[in-house]
This record gives sequence, structure tokens and C-alpha cells, in this order.
Amino acid sequence: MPAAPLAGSWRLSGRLWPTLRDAPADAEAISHKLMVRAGMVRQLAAGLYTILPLGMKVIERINRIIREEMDAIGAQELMMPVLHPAEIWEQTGRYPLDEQFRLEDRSGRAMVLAMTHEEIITWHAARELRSYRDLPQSWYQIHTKLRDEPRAKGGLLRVREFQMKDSYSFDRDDAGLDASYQAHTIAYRRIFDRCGVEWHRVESDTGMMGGRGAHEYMAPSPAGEDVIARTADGSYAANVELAVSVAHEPDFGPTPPEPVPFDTPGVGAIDELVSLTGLPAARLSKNLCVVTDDGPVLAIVRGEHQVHEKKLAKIIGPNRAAHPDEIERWFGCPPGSIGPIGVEGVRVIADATIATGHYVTGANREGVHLRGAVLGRDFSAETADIREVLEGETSVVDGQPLVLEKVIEVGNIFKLGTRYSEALGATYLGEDGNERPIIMGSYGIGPARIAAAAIEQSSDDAGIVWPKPLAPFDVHLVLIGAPDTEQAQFADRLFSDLTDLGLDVLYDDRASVKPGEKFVEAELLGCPVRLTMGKRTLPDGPIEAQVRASRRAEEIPVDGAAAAVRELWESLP
RNA sequence: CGGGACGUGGCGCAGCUUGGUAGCGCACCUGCUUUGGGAGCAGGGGGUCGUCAGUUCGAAUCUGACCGUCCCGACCA
Repeated sequence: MPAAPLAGSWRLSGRLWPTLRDAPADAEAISHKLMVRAGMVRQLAAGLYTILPLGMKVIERINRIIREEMDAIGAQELMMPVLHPAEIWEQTGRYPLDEQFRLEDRSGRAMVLAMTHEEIITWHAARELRSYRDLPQSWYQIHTKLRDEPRAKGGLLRVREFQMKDSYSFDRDDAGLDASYQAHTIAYRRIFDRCGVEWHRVESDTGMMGGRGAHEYMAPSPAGEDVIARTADGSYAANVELAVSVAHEPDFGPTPPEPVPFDTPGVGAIDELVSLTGLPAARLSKNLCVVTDDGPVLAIVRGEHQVHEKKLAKIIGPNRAAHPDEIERWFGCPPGSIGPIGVEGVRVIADATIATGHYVTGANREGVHLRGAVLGRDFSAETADIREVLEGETSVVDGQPLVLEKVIEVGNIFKLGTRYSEALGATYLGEDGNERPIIMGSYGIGPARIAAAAIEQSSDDAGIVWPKPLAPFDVHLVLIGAPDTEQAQFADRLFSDLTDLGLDVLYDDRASVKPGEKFVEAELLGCPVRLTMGKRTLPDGPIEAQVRASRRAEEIPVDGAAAAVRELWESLP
């Protein structure tokens, strides 16, 4: 048995801390490799991870920050089951979702595992909240979610079982919801700032939650799965799923009186057309045919743009790319030559940018394109925003240029409205005696994703470089020498002195591990300060301190060592 | 779900093409030496080669199916 913990400090001997020299071959993400190597997590199966004691230290620190800030806005912690009767999910229509784990109990009752907790919290709210006097309320938990993800990936970044801080607000009216939403905005800002990660708050789609307004909290990282568009000062920031921008306007020159055909043998792709015509891609129209249950749809964007599939799907519903033989049937030509002019039986949706200018587009004849096609004159189309914004295009808010950035989603907030309260009968009696649905919001944070994002954002060749607030320990004290030596006695004393000063210390007192190995493992783990106590240190010091981030060596005097270490630690960013 | 790759002691890998005694490094155990940057020497333990079926006198090696894991895409807080 290891020695009992001294506040948040640990003696290392006897503890489970399995580090690895090599990362498992199937780990790809930096955070995944380092978390496994640094003995924080182990994988059980795809998307299922055990968090080891050292990983728990980090998660505990994150959760503590979350609890403090949630409590500070008056949210109340509770805990709901992760095993739910299916009927409740049937009432909101979310029972059949593909991500839902479904099972039966021994009597054959249909059950589900908690994908999220809107249904259950609303079920409780329906029973406990009766009057306008009971509102507003905010309830939260830090608890398990289970999702049958089509593809777990990236280590801890996308998993099938994970802890989430989820909170839910209950208000009388929209103004109340706005206030609860604002309170969460404040709490979230404090949480992510205190965690020491870089983050952006962006406008987001409401996704499977439904509702009417949402933001996501995004930690920039190349390992991220989402992309955001934002201005340098954050005056505009949105997930590209709904980001808008002012497109570059090409010089169109005079508009031809009518479309003019020209030969483009064997040419279909936009870059081939650019070389052939010498025109910028923005003056070509890119025509994409997809198929919905209601038939074919032709989507048109400028040649430099990409159709954003989610934006398109919001307008036309689920769809797939058309097969070449289908295109041949509807347009009478191969995919490279299709265009909007003269087609029948095909719904045409043009991006709003197409409404100005004239374009080179397919003539619906193999090897022929047209110059000078004008929307409204030569063809008709619904216009909508269906393109993905491009880096360098400008903000619709203030004209600043937009940058695109890959990000990890670490939190989100949703204005749910009455979707769940109406479905589950969560109503209250107003002052005027009328029954109304409770107005709800829901708010999520993934603690393990914060940890993973922190590592993605901060590591070097030697290992993790923790932001101070998330480090499993503040100080990593390395003892060189046997337990019965003078330096060991001194290290023991320093260990308890540092702990008394409020620092969490990992005291590497293992007798059987060589100094070099201790140093390497300390850097792999990445606590902000490493102290070395060896024979050399005594009697007069100094004690060597290494600042992990800079790997700079500092000298700590033996007299008043603990206070000096505390001071060094405090001086770090 | 589509495409690709890979499954050999705890981790990293070789062996497979050309079938014939299962190997290397690290880790682990014992002993001695060593103690400020993943120690040295000596000895030792641990593997149904993912599973099943087939071909063969004989399969880690060839064939097939299945399972698992990872990556890209689809999907997704």
C-alpha cells in the first residue's frame, strides 16, 4: 500500500503509474499517445477508456473548476440514472436515434442508456416544478453519457462513453431563458479561462438537440473535427456549418446579351475550365447534382466555393450524390457538362452569390459550356446560402477578414425552448392562472475533452506541458537516492512543507527507479515545476528546479526552500 | 455504412514473399555491481502467432469467412 495521501499530494512508491516508452501503434492523436504513455488512461475497446489514478487527478481538477463556476451562478448539482425507461424517450421522438444504446431488462421492458439527459431532467421538472414561483431553476450533474458512435476516434476526443457536465435551465419566459443562457455564458467563460486552454465561443447549429439558438466552445487544434470561421478579434465567430461571409467579387466585365456556347472537349473539373478559359474560378459556376426522396436537385456555387452539405441538407433534406447514369438521364450529358439552363424536373438551388454576375456553366451537352449565363435571365433558381465560407473572405458584421480554424468542441449551450417541456408535459401555472410550458436551456461540457485539448495545444518532444490549473500536480519532486539517506530525509521534509503551503506534490520516492528514468517520466507527465533532491544538493544546495514549459533550470536555496518553490510556481503563467 | 491498413508475450517490432524448433528491443523476476538524464553483467519467467474453417505429412507463414483495432470519408454533442 502506498502512503496515505497528504492533502492533494502523493508519494509515488506503491502507486499505479504505468508509463510507456512507446505509444501504442494505433494511437494517432498527440493527446492520445501522451495520455497513454504518461500512464493516465488505458483503452478497453474502441471508444472506451479507463481513466487511471493519474488521469483522475487531472479530471478532478477540471471538475472542481466546473463545480465552482456552476455553483457560482446558482446551479444545483444532482445526479440522474444512466439507465432509462424507453417510454420517456419515445415521448420526445428520440428513441430511434442511431446513437442510442437500447436494451431490455429481464422482464422485457425496453430501456436505453443515457445518450444525454434532456428527457429525464424534463420528466423530473414536470413533476417538481408547478408554479411560476418555482422558476427559474438550473440543475446540473457531472455524469456518464453513452453513445453508439458510428466511429470512435482520436483517443479521448470522440468516445462512446464519457463524462459530461450537463446543466439544464427552467424559466418562465424567453427573457428568463436569455438570463439563464447569459449566466451560463459567464460561467463557461470562467471555466475555460481557468482551465488555461485557448478557446473560442462560436455560433452553432442546434443539431439533434433541437431548439432555437446555440453556441459552441471550441479549442483550436489540428486534431479537431470541426472548423470555425472567425475574425481576429472575435467580432464574428461561427461554426462553418452556418458561418456566412462576404465573398470576393470578381471583375465580371460586360454582361453578354445571351449565353454563348463554346467547346470544352474532355473538360469538366473547375481547375481544367480555369486553365482553358483563363477566367478566375469565381466566374465559373460549379454545378453539383444530388438526389433526394423528392427527386434530383442541382446545387450551384461559384467555382471557388464548396457546397456545404449541411447547409444544403437543411433546405432539401437528406440527400446523396447522383450517379453518372442518373445525371445522363436528367441532363443528357456527363457530370462535367451539366448546368441549370433548360433543365426540367430538377430543383435548382443557387448560392446567393450566383445572383450577381454572369457565369461560365455547363451547356448540358457533352464537351460544351456556355459563357454569360445570368440567373433570372437565362435560368431560374431558388437562392440560399449553401456554400462554405473561404479563408480570407470578410465578415458580414464588420468587414474584417475571416480565418478558418480546426477546433475541438469542448462545450456547448443550447436554447431549447419548449421542445422537451411540451413533449413531456413540463408546465407551470403562471401568475395569471394559465398553464404554460417551461422554457428550457441545456448546456454541456466534456471534461476529458478539455484535458485532451489542453494536451493537443501544449506539448513538446518530451511530453505534456500542462497548463498550471490542469496539471495533476503542481510540483514533481524527484528524489535521487535510497530512502534512508540524508537527502531522502530532506526531501521528506520538503514534501510536507510544500504540501503545507497548499501545493499538490508528486513525490517520486521510488527506490528502484534510476534518476534518468525519473527525469524522463517527469517531463512526460508535464507538471509545471520539477525539483531534484540528491546527494549533490546537500548540505548547502541549491535545489535544482526545472520549469517544465521552458525547460529552464532555476536554483532554489535550501533555506526557505518550500516558500521559494511556491513563489516560483506562482510566478509561472 | 463505403474505402484503406493492421492483428505475433505488457509496449514497440522482425519472421510470412519461398510452409518445417516462435525471435529481437524495452518491460518483468533473481543475484551482484551501480545511483544526477530511460544503467552493466549473469541467470530466469511469460506467447493457443485475433478466431474458426480449409489446403498440406506439417500452417505464424497459403486460402476463405468472421471478429477486433486504427486511419480517410459518411455520420455525429
